[in-house]
Amino acid sequence: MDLQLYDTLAREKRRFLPLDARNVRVYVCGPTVYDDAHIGNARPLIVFDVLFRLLRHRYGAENVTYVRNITDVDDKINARAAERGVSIRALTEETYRRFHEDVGALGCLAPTHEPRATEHIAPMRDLIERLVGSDHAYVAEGHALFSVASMPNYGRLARRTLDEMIAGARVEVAPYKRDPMDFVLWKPSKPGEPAWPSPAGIATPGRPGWHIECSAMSWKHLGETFDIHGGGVDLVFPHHENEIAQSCCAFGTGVMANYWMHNGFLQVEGEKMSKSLGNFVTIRELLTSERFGARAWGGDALRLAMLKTHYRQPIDWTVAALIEAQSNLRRWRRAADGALGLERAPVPERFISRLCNDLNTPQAIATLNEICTQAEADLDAGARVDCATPDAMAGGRAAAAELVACLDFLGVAARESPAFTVDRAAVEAMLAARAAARQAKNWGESDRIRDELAAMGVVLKDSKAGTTWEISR
RNA sequence: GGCCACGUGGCGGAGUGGUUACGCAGCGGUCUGCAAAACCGUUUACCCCGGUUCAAUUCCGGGCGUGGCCUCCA
Repeated sequence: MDLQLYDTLAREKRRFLPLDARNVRVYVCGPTVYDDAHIGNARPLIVFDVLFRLLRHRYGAENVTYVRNITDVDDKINARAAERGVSIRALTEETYRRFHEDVGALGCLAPTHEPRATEHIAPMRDLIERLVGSDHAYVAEGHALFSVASMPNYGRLARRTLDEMIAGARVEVAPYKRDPMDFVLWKPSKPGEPAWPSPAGIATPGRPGWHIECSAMSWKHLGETFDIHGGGVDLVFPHHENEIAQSCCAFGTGVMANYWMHNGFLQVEGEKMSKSLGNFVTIRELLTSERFGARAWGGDALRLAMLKTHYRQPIDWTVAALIEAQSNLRRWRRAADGALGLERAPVPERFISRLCNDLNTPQAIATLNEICTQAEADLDAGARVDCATPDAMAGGRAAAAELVACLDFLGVAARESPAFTVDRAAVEAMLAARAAARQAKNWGESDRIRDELAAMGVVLKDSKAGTTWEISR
């Protein structure tokens, strides 16, 4: 079974072949740590986490290197720190800590490396020296600028020629630029701004431009050329286009990454997410506040809601979608209980093959549903007193074990982590009281107890085998 | 203005040149003191207009609509 991935550069699905199957290398653009990550930021985190899991499954966990950087030097960081009256370091450390909590709650595995921009200033300078030395860049008024005219292929990723870009350009052209599209590799720092000794003979201290950090960090951790580079579709231009320009020209290679993957954009309730519309929502707010849909959501529900849409499609982030994801989880977990006590089952190949088709998570989830239906039907048949069949029960349990394997693979826990606890003994006591009332056909008392439990968030399920309960929330 | 995506049943969302996606909701049934849950069954679709084709939701052209990028925003 081939792994097919859509490559933005080729504009088509291509069979994935790693440069080195013992070291498959992936780079994904991580957060700029000036504020909490919003739900739009969560999409690439989750999507590429699934890719990471799939690659580990195919090539072995120890043979995949996943790098997701932390950008901790940026003008937005400087501005925010000044605004809050805290040091830049304090701001980036605190934001990073919170980011880690958020991404963990979303069920994402830790990347192999999480390099920081400020710890890679030396390789950035090195790259800039090489670019200036080979006339792909020049120095002007304390800046180092990349010369787009020096690269014939510039614009290939975005499928845009320089002429087209300039035609529709709204860029403000700094007077020291040779070409309007030239972009900054290094810029001078004003007093109070983070500053490092400058490269390329520039006398004044300075700081890196936006794009150079990713070229430097991918180089240091993955090499001059690697397998997959990912990020949001809005990064195609200019960020990734410029990364390609910097890396390819600095190293004299024609390829920075063999496959370029981009996730689609996210809207909230049909509208662009923006602070002015008041629909801007962070991962943390979804997890802990009642801002969205008047309740807090589990990380699993957020993750599932994201994966129910193919990663390249636009996604509309709605309360209705979260409620539906929550129902799906409940159903799956109920069926997954049928696998209790069984050994781990391998992940079904038909499930994996869906993911191998360019990470088609909606199809994989459809397969998961089919497995769930089978488990439910067999377990139900096996449990019926009148037509109990050991074969059906065993089949149902095996299907439930497959279901658990699929859920594990997607990073969705097969059992709910107790968000809040109830007094189990009290619940059991009330259950016994209700059973006695029912025995005596005292329906009023029986229903009263059921309502009281419901108010506690405990839902009863009567069946021939007796009454079970679960936490609804 | 330039470039690029997307438009599927009540809703979400895959996919395909002729054959069931899947889920949620709804409806009918089994079960139940009632209800819930569970299980079984089941209705509704491919934005508009042309073209190619024996056949198009699927390919091509145009239109309309929504969104993205061109503004250091995933």
